[in-house]
Amino acid sequence: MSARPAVTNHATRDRTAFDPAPRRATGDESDTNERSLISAARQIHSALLRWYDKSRRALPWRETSDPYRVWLSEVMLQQTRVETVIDYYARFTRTFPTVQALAIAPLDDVLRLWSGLGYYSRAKNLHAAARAIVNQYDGEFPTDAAALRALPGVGRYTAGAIASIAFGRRAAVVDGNVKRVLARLLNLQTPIDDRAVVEGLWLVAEALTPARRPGDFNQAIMELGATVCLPRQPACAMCPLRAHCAALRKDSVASVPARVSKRPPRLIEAAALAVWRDDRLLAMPRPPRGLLGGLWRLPQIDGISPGATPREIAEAFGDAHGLRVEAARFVGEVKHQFTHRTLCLRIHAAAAAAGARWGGVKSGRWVTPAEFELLPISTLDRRVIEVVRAAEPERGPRQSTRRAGRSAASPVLHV
DNA sequence: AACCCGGGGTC
DNA sequence: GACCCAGGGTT
Repeated sequence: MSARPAVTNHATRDRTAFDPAPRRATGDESDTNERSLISAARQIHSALLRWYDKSRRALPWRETSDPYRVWLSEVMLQQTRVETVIDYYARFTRTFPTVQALAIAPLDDVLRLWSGLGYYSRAKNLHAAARAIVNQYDGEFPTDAAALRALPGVGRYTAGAIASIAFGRRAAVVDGNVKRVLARLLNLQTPIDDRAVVEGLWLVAEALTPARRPGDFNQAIMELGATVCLPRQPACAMCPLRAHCAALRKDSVASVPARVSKRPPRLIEAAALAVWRDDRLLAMPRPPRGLLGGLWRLPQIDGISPGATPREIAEAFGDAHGLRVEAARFVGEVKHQFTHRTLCLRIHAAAAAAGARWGGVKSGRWVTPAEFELLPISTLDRRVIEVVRAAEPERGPRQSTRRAGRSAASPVLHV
């Protein structure tokens, strides 16, 4: 990646003075390919935009240039597929039609609506950014990428996306789609997760981004990656850029971009206890940071061996939370696959001991299973609650509340 | 620079 | 089961 972008902008200006020409990352062939690609920028623009105008999917956030909605969609789309986002986007825009509405909402309402979407720090950052926009910017989004970048949860990609799509600024985006498309256009042999390579791709993307219709161009190249230049079995015959693709020319599309080997996920074994008090369960908040930070769950028994007996579980719970319970029994096991963790959770149930003092459990709440599912919880805990309910159907009316937490009409909790 | 952070569609 | 998705934050 030693070729200079044909067009400089603020982000790349003066880079020459500091850049030791890191050609090691790509090698001579990609270097040549990069120069020819950038020199073909105008043809690429017209071919790609013509294709996009004809072939683009009708997505809800494409019906507006409201920066609030562009921002909301971009945050939801971080590491998340379009099909998954559509329903969440609809619920959010209905519940919070403006950045002001989002800013005045309690964080728990935002997390509840986010439940199941994953990467919950996105929801917390979204909420914090909404408040910053209302308080510091008088409710008006900043229009340049640098100011947008300063908002929590807005990185280099999202800042470029909002600036170009909502405000027509000439700013580049590099996401997973763009990486793959550019890697193939350049016939890049190096893994695209290499830091130096990613930086080089940003420079290429910035060089390619047109001053005219930058937002459409950015969406077009991402759309191409999502619908044509697929990770496996790309539809090269239909590709509007096939004349510019070095990987296609060299018949190496299948092996580009290069795969990066990943470590296997670590195994976590844990035990949880469903504590019943009449028809209510004890719900506890997770620690604010870390995995599923701040979301609710059953009380967990830390530091206990996976094979612990129900009796040991009950004793350990009493020690940890200062609340005595009657004999516990094993009710089921839930395995949950995170991206980088495999959780095996053994679930037990017990009744709170008669006459036990409740005050020891300070942060907990007593909620019915149905109310539990309306708290901000993860997909994992939705499954856990299902297991607990199935084990004790006599504890209350059996009703399907499987997706209740996602409902915009969720009643307010009083617990 | 390495690591952490969810969930789900797709093959 | 592996892959990977309109990435960002922390250390």
